[in-house]
Amino acid sequence: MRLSAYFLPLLKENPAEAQIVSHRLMLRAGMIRQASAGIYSWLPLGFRVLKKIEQIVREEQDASGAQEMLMPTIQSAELWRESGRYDDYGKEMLRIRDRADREMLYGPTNEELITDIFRSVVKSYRDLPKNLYHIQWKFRDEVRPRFGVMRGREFLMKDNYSFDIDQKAARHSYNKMFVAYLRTFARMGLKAIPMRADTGPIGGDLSHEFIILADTGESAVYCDKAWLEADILAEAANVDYENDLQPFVDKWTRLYAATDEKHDPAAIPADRLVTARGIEVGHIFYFGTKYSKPMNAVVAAPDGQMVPVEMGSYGIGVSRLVGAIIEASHDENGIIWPESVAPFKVGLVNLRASDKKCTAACDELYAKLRAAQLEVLYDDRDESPGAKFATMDLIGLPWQLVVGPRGLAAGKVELKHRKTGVREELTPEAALQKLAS
RNA sequence: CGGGGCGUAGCUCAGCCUGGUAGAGCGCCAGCUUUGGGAGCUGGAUGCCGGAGGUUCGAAUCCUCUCGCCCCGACCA
Repeated sequence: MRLSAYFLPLLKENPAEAQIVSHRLMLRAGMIRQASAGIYSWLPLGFRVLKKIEQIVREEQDASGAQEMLMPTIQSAELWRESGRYDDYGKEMLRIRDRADREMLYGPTNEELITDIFRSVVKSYRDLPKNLYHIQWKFRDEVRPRFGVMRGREFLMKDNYSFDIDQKAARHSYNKMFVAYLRTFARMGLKAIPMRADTGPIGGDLSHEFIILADTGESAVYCDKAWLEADILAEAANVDYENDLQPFVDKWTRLYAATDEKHDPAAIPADRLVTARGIEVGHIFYFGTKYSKPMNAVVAAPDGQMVPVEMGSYGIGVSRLVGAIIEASHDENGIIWPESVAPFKVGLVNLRASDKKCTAACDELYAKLRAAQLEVLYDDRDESPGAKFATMDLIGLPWQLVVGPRGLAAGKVELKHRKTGVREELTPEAALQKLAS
């Protein structure tokens, strides 16, 4: 993509309404635009990142055996009356009436709808287990939206729902998601620490929040310092979902980690304790028959008895992750995208667009990068070098390929790594090879 | 939902107290000069001063109402 043609409204100054760094950077980098409080349009650059994150989530869900579907954003109030949540949800639920004066709502989550679909189709334990997910926009009419996409009213969420015949099987479904979540976040360059969460009236130990550490996180968290060195991805990547996952889950829940509400100073020696701030990016939850009972989602067990299915639900805040990743990865000059979610892999910088030789060299590199299937944003604008460097640092592409008359005279281009700041003088061919590897 | 604050050019903001008919910097457009970390000069365009009502000869400025947005708290993927 040529930057001269790209819709990328950059801001040099910080918009007054943005308080935290991810919000400021997303606005300045032209990723989003606020439509109203807590509701955002995603501009091309931001949308690319959103899609990258969504795709990683999708791949890991699929790998775990979950199946993707899509449920509507608008739901009927009827189902919510059945579960009893229509009144419980209160003003956070956006309620709408259609032309026939039917009560509708913009879904804040989908337990009722998925349970309705499930119960109307699945009648036997032979059809279990099932795990269904979708990635869909949700709406929760927060009293106080803030922090940009981190705490919006409209947000994109992956949510899935597992159905099992008994608690043992449900625990296996839960464990699968536990593993899938570790893998998902690790692939985004994040260290998401599973922290035991409130399970509500059901009790037990089957609820975890996945928290990433970031200085600007909204809540205080406490964990064993061993978490900081733990290489989760290396271990999670090799997990076979068909095996018993309990030993793996036990291992990654043994190390101390707790949110503010759950923190017990007596549970961990002071010299092992790390105090930090965290952002919740995922939540997994086993809730048994909370919905299947009132909504009569029952299946025939092997003994012929009709039993309510055991359910769990699992959420990942996809749009929130865009902000969360920036919170965890930025510097004073801008965003530093992990390669897996970067909107483009490389920014090609033409330092002097008015120079024919320089532009010819850039055009050639651009063609070769594209031929190599590398995602490239080509800054072909007639701007000063300083402005171009500042733009590249702001939007945070992992690699900057800088081409100027001075270097070209020596047959060299410069390859800068955004994260480390390391710059290398290379021949154009060597730079291409390095980027392609 | 309680408490506080802010709405003036695309962005950041001054002007409001003390009423006299709209400003700066950045950005944008044109031209010239520049060019390895947000370049310089010259010229130019841009505003229902959030909206409605009121006071006044006259309102961005004073009063009332209203809408929107932000912050703190309680609540949350």
